[in-house]
Amino acid sequence: MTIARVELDVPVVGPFDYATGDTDVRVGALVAVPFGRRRQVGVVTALAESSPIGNSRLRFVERVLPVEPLTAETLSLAAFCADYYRHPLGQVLAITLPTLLRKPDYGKRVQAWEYRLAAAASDVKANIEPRATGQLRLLRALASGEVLDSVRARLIYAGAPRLLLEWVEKGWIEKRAVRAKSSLSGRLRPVVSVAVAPNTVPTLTDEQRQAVDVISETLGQFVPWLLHGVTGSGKTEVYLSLIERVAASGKQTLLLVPEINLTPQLEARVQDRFPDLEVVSLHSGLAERERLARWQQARAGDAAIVLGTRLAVFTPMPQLGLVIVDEEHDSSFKQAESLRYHARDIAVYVAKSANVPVVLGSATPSLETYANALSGRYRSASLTLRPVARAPTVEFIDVRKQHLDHGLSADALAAIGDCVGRGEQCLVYINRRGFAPVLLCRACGWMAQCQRCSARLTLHSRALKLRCHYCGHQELVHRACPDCGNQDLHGLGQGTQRIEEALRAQLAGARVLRVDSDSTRRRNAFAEMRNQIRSEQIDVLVGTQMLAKGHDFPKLTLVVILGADHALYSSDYRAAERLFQQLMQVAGRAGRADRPGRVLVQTEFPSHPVYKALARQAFADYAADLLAERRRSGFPPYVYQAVLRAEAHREDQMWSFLRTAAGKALSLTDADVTVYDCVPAPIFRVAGRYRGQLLVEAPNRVAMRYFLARWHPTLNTYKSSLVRWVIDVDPVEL
DNA sequence: AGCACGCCGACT
DNA sequence: GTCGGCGTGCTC
Repeated sequence: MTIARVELDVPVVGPFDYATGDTDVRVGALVAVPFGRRRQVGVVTALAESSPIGNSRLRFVERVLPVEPLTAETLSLAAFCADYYRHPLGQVLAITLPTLLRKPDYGKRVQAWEYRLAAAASDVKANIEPRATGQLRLLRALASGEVLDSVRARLIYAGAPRLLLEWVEKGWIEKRAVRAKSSLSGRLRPVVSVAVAPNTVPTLTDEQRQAVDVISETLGQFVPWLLHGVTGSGKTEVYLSLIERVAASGKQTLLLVPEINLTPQLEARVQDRFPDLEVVSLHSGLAERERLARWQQARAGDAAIVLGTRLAVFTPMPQLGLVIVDEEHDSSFKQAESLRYHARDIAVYVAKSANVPVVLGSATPSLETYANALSGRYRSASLTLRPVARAPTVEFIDVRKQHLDHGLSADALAAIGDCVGRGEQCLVYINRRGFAPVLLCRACGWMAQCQRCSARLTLHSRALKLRCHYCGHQELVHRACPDCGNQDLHGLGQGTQRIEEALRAQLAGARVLRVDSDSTRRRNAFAEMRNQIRSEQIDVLVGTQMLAKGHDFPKLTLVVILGADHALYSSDYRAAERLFQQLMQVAGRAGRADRPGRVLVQTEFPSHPVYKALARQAFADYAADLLAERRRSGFPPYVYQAVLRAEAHREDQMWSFLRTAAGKALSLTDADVTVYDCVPAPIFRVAGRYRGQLLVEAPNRVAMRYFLARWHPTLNTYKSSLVRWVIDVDPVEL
């Protein structure tokens, strides 16, 4: 008898064995199987003749899903991720697959029904609660003579499926079977089009041409490239030219971008440049049907270009010819939960497996990538010239010597005023942390604190609420201090809203726009704001992170940076690196057109190395300094790290778990790793749980994998549901 | 992860 | 006397 070994989406280590019966099961096939009292889709990873469980105890594969089996390449990529990131293989596969393919009934034909009114509308209406507006809406549609299918009915009223059955029973409406259709039919919505410049092929600069040429020479073999190009130097043009060459030979390109609002623009630009090529864009806004269709295009080899955020790195591409990771330093390539993969690292792995080049592009490469380029493990190509703008001048405002009004110095305000006066645009960039306003008692020093987290509550003065950024808890602003009864409570610190208001007050007539996660929550809000800015309906932009990346606003000549110092207080050794990258990105927003840009940084430490380097726009020097420092103190990229993170309602249980784990790690004596002390997490308590972590380091990836492969299973044996824990390999934040 | 089983507290 | 809390254990 043939047995299928199946990986399922469960947090326990598989595989699970099933009898195949009369189903035609192959390795890589997606199968629907009974599991406990549920049904699940699993992936067949092997076939066998007998099971360790005993063949007679096996349940049967219910059906094979009507899709091509996954290829050996796809399976081995998943297996690598499962092993490297210590995540159950079945769950890795589940994350990798479009969700429609995880439904056991995928592709089954479903019976469709039509509904029409059978009684007098007035009789029905008499029996409906006047307040049930959804039901009335549905009735009105039917009364107008419309014949409703279930999809349409549900659009009119969400409760329609249940209600229609009820009405059929009461004889108010009749239902008629219509031709069965596949559960996956339905048209794809057309891709939203974004206006772009007319279809022109710009001529490359010498530098760009050179980069394209050297990288092209390596097509057909695995070569990792760092494309180091300053902001505005036209990396995208290099990508496009490379894609063109790859496509000309009938191969596919995988283009990964960070999680930003820019994806649609880039997609439009790519599609516009290659109107005849199939460009597949995979991003979070995609409906599941579309995602599946795009995925199938990619794995059929029909899509010439697959463009997407980190998840797209798992798209099967049989004709892969090139992998590009844009803004490779961006931390959104690292997934922060479940499978904690780093899409840039996976991209390198994918390129290696497919034996094709991978291009890592950035103005401020990660130190990992930069070190590889310096050591010669990666080759590098540079773009040093800005075709459209000069590098901005960077100046510092020493806030130790100036009075701040709502967080703004007089110098900054004056510069903003001048800029607006000249009819140019200005960006006030705020490092959100450090600008979160808190509620303070002037009498005793009490500050509003979250009851369940070791964090202060953030004051949202408009809503008169206090909110915890870690657990989401909300409460009304206190009338009086709970400690001393004083009624004189004050908001301390400047929120983005306060800055926005202060600017409005100080700059009469200036049109101020705040762009942050609050103001862009609405769908399309971001695109609308972008248009407003580009059409010069805005003078001053106040914004956070969101505005730092990749937007091209030609009229923007001044960037004012507030609260940058906050990163320097962090205990994470990577904070300075991130700050530098962020500042370089924001600074790159200034003066892209014919006008020179100016950057003003408000700081207490104008002579800090990070600011000195920023002023000289000297990435290479600063990176070299940081790398030397990392090497001296034994930090990545000179060592490889993994963190065991644990949390529990009871502090002692959390510590005892971590200590036992540390003991186990130390007892694996032949392992080439350093085990550090168990320490509290930076935010010690979140949502009532105490959190701690344990860092381990190994000299290289191989040693780390070997160690984790032996350590991880020993942790599984402490079956304590009271402690939640997870291993984070190559953590980006400690 | 789900989901059931099981063993102790506050309610009709 | 039950409803229901979530600790424990299992899923081929």
